[in-house]
Amino acid sequence: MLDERKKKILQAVIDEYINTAEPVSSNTLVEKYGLNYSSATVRNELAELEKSGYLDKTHTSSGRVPSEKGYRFYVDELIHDEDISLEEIKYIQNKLDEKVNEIEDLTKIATSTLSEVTHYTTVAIGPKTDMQLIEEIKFVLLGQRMLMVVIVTDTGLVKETIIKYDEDVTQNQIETLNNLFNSKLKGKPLSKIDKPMEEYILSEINESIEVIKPIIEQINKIIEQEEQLYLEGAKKSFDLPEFKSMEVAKNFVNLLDTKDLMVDMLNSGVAKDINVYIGNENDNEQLKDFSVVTFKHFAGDKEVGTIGIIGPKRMDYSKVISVMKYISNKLNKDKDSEK
Amino acid sequence: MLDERKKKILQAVIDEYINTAEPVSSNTLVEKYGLNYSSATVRNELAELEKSGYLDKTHTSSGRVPSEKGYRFYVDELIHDEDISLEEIKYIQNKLDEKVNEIEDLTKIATSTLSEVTHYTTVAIGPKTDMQLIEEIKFVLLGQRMLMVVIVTDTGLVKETIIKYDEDVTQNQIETLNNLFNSKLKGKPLSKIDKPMEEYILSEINESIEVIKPIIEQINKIIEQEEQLYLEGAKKSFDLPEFKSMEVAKNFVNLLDTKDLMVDMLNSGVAKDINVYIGNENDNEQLKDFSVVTFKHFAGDKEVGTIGIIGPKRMDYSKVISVMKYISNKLNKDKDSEK
DNA sequence: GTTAGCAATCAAAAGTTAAGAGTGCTAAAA
DNA sequence: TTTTAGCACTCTTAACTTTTGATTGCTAAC
Repeated sequence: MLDERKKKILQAVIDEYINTAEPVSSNTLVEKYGLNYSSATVRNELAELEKSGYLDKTHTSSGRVPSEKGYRFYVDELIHDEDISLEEIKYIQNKLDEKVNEIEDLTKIATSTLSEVTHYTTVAIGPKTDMQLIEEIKFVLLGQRMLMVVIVTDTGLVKETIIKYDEDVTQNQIETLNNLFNSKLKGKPLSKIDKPMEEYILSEINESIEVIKPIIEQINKIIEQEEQLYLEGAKKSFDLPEFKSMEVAKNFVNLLDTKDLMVDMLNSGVAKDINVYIGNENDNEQLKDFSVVTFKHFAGDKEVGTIGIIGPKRMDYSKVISVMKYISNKLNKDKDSEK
Repeated sequence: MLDERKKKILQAVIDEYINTAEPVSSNTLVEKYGLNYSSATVRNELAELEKSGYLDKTHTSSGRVPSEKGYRFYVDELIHDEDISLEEIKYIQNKLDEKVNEIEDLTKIATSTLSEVTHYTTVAIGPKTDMQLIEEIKFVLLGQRMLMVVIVTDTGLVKETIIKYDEDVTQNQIETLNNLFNSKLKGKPLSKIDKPMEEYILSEINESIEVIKPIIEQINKIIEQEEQLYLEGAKKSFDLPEFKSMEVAKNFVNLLDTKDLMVDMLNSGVAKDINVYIGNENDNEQLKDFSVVTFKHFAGDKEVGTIGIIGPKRMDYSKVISVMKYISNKLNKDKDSEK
């Protein structure tokens, strides 16, 4: 294990590198971080830290740069918790206390707040719809030929869609639909509206196929479309020094644009934790030059969203994790106390 | 005015520059564009075109580059219409023929199709809500404490929102709300739900303020939130040679992120036309290095959306305008025939 | 165990040169 | 009068060289 002095030096190197994005020299460490040793001594220590794999060099005579092992150690052992100011807390509180009628809006607000406070790019997805139970399906007639279907789930998620018909729809038909769908689907998971169920409903009912078919189609569309991705603060990343190469910038934009990748990334986290993936720790090859930090938020014991930060490996983990912890707690606590 | 030969040469220069993004030399013109003159003759013509302001040079001994005046002349006089292939037509038809229940989805589809076919970045906004007339307001009870408000306008726009209460809402109250809001607001423009109207409604009704207040708040939110901006194909622009400088790329990202600017840009167009703004022709200073092409689409005689392309001044105007014309016609025709 | 001192290394900036693409102009040809 | 060959001149770009300065690793002394 690393002795205290090595830890202190490692921490200083990483802190400095996170700040400046420049390789850190022994001199800088002595001057800026008040180490009571000469640069030569520090150099010896740096050489050993490099040998044990916590640091790297960009070339023989350059300063030191943290390795992924270094970042990992930093995140696990060295991080200064509670790196969040009073103003930031106030700001977050203010944002999250806004009256919100739909959970999805809460996820959205949390996502943008997180980006604003950390200055990194954030992504989020809503709850996985297929896990949720149908609490109510409601059919509403709008005008003569427009039907709105509203589905409410047990977590309070509300999804709606509209269907237009070429012929008038009667109030009677609406009643029939309400009864049929509710009696068959209430309490079932959203994913239940699958092929067998579809056929069953079609066989069960007297209404003409032309009325029912588009309804089931649209409902399926809602369920499939589940993975709505929220993205916030993408442009902030362009100001980071690692993005001065067009190469990296383009790569990043492509990443964000690859929905599947983002969704996988968000889904890979463990439920009750803040998950940190540094560079190659990410499942996906394409994320090897980035770090990702994610968490899931809950309503009671149901997941209602996953929010993540994607940024350079040289991320301000301390701030990111502190802010995330705070937001995470606040989201979960508020939800709990509402019950 | 320009004689035929000058026109031909100007067109060749611009075509070539649009293709290559490199200054065009007299030699290239002779070789690639089958002009029956020597490069020296062409050089003389180029010099005159430059003197009249249609062309520029990047330095004394460089090839020629179109000026904004050159592009303008090109767009007004030289463009080869119908620059759209059969496959593209098929592709567009296919996309636009998808069954769509909401106008906004149509705008979305048209926006992404436009971006796919032209390979430029497209932006769009939906209809201006305040112009639209309220056809119906419907209140729907979801569960015991959740109220959904649905507003349908004369153009078929459907907006809905959800309000949660701390106490149960009765079916009776729903009826009252339905009656009140419909009798007061049906046929009125959406923007009518303003302060005086709000007070009037509050005074008119026996229901407690706690029930009505949030409803009006939410409805106002819907109306204000009107300007939902759709953005498609932003990353495509990053492959253009003019974006190899991080400077320009960052600038572009910032532009796209400035919603007001985008909205103004889209709104500035003339209703029934395809509008082309080249560089400094744009109202906004920040767009001076870009060209913008927009059009509005209609349902009957009501605007239901504005779609625009934003790209380099060296834009393939010919293709862009052809594709836009096609999509525009198709959107408007389809809507008309539906009636 | 610590540190001063110094050669060695290497990136980045500045400077130099050479190559080549393109123009404008002149004078001859059509 | 119009067109064109020819050529000097201009200026960018790429390649190569030099200089500068930051930083290290190592040695020997403290």
